[in-house]
Amino acid sequence: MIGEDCLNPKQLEAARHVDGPLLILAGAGSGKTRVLTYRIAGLIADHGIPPFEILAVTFTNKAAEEMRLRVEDLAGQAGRYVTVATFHSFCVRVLRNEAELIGYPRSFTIFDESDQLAAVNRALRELNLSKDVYKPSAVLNMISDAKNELLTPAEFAAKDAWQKSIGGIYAKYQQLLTDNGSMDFDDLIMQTVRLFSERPEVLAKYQERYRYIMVDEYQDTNHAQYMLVKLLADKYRNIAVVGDDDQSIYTWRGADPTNILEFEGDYPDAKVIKLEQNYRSSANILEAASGVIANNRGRKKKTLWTDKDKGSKVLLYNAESEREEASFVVKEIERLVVAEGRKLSQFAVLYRMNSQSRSVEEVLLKDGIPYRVIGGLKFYERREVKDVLAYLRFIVNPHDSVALSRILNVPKRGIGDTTEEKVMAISQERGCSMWDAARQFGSTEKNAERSQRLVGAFVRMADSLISSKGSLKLGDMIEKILEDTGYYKSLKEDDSLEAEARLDNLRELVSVAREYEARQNMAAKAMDEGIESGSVLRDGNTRPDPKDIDPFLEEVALLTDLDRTNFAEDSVCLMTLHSAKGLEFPVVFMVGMEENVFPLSRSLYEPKQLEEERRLCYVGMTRAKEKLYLISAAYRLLYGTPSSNLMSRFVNEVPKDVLECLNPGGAPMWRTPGRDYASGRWSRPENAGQGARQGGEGGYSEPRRQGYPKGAGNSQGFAGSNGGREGFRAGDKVSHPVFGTGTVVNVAKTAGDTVVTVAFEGQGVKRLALSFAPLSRK
DNA sequence: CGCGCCGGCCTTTTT
DNA sequence: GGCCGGCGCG
Ligand SMILES: Nc1ncnc2c1ncn2[C@@H]1O[C@H](COP(=O)(O)OP(=O)(O)OP(=O)(O)O)[C@@H](O)[C@H]1O
Repeated sequence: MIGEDCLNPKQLEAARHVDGPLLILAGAGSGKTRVLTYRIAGLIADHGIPPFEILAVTFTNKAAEEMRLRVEDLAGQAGRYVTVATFHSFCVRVLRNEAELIGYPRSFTIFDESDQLAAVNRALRELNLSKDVYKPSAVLNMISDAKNELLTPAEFAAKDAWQKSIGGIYAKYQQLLTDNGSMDFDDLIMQTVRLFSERPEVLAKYQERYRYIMVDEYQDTNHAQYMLVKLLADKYRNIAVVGDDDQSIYTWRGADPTNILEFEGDYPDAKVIKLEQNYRSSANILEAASGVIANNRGRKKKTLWTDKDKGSKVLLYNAESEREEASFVVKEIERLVVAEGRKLSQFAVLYRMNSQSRSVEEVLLKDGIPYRVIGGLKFYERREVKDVLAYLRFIVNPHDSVALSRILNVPKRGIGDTTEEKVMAISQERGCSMWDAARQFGSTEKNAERSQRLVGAFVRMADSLISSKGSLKLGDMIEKILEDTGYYKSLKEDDSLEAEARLDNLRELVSVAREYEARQNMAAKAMDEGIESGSVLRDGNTRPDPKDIDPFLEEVALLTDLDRTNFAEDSVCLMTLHSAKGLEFPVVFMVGMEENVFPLSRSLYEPKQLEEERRLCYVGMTRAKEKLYLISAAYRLLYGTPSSNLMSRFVNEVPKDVLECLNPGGAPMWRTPGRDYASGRWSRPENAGQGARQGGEGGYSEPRRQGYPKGAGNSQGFAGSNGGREGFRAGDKVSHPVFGTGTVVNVAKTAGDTVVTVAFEGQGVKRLALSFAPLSRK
């Protein structure tokens, strides 16, 4: 039997469960994903279930790929025929076959965030609404929330007055998308649910096809995804979900952990299995993480134990600045490589925000250590790359008006806003696409001669691009675009450093296209030999061709940085805590362990959000197998302004006996005695005593570095507390004649002043300019 | 009518 | 540190 020697009795019990609903609710590192993998293999090898009847949904494409490979290892070739996908890639697969039934072309395009923003902006313009009142990104979030809740514009508008106006934008936005033959990310799920709800015969087909359904990371599913699973599993009820409510870190995008908590309510006959042994982390790390998460209220308490050694304690380092924080991390990596013979791929640096990668990157670069940054400004989001992708999309579907309006004047060809507006007006008047409107532009009177000429030239150029579709391999097509549109020329004429970087990126894009051609060729060959391609995204119906453009665009839309990362490469990994979910590393550095950074300032006063931050901390800590470092900086640039913050409350929640401070008294914040967080208590008696050294400027163990602001000693609040108006620091109790008493949460120096952020009791958080505000220390 | 420059504004996490 | 809007010039 599969798994007998590799699973503990509980895990085995779960893996051997065949028919009926199954819930595995268990803590980090307890082998949930492993059980799912073994279960799939067992269903195939031990129970003779046809692999193509199995659907496994994972959180990332990378996880899907890994799971499929593991299943192949365990169950052999048959493993290839299991469908392992993310919700999004699974839905794309379904919709590529069925979209026409719900009024979309099967070749619908997938909007990314910038396309979405463009569409919202256009909707606002057409409705004559102001961007200042309706902030496009906020509107987009609300539309996304609505879609995750499966609410149509009409349903959404039915709520209240404010929603009514947003509902109008949502309706317009949706109209633009459908007219364009496009879906956004949320549509992929919502439209699939709609398809299954409106077309019972289609649903039945997929229910028959996928009789065994498994969902990993179920705590982070949203309502739409929940409904999708519910519909698919409704007939055979062979639904297995695994997850951990303590690792729910995506509620901000609609994920709802009650999906997992109420699974037993949905399926009263569900078999429920709890896994309690952690196989990943050393005992000290596990105890530290458990100590932190224990501070959340209303969670399902879980036991988690390990038979591993205690290992090293969780190591805390208090840097003075962001720069020193980065130097410490890199020095420590270098030290461990030598002292313990570790490889670079064993290290991960985790942070709350993508912007935090910069400082670490700079030092890694300086020391010549190979590294990879996952996430952040992605290659495919760079302007020049997006421009080329828009050309490709336009070539695939000239009636994609969002793509057209992006490329109409790129590179600059004298077709400005006014002319674009005119083209758009024609398309609205005649109810045609912008491409049709552009073609007719010449025959429309009243247009200036100049713009007629320019639009005419564009149309001819675009026509020639379209006509070479199908005869050029993707890489050649991109080269042609860059030549014919004058994109290359315009960049080569500009000899700035930036243009040089753009050219590099475009060359990179061409080589990515060449790799794609090679993959298409291989997949075609495999298909001829009757072998499933094994790719997460392929539908297995059409013969892949290096000249195809759509599959490339789909890859770009659905694959994230993480999915493209080759973890076998020997380099240090830098990523956000969110991206690290589900991964594991022997050595983990968590940087930016400060209030206002982690937990992030905007979640400090919102208990729900604060708990999500804490779960994120739990996720981060439990990624570490052997060594975990928590690092903070007493001073850093935050959103461009210098700030000094208190030590993260999460550090103080780590049980003291498993925490070791590497530089006791190393940075001022550590020695802040008796200060409390807005919500309450913290005191570290063993450190309070060191406060004695804090008053004097000379107390620093190291001389100030360049990155340090002049005069920081006073204005930043590092100097002694003499009760004066200068030197407020985070944590200070202050009073204000109007707002009453409060606690300083942040001190930031701006151009000519110091801005103090204070949480006033019962008054909320205020930002005050120190030079004006009559603040006094309490 | 188009384009480039400057100054002010906001700044989370991602399939 | 990046994006958008306003303004002035060609
Ligand atoms: N029975 C076992 N014997 C040996 N190793 C195991 C066993 N079960 C799990 N592991 C190992 O423990 C680690 C964590 O497993 P897995 O990723 O499946 O846990 P998880 O519960 O999905 O974790 P998380 O929720 O934190 O992402 C993996 O390295 C896995 O190989």
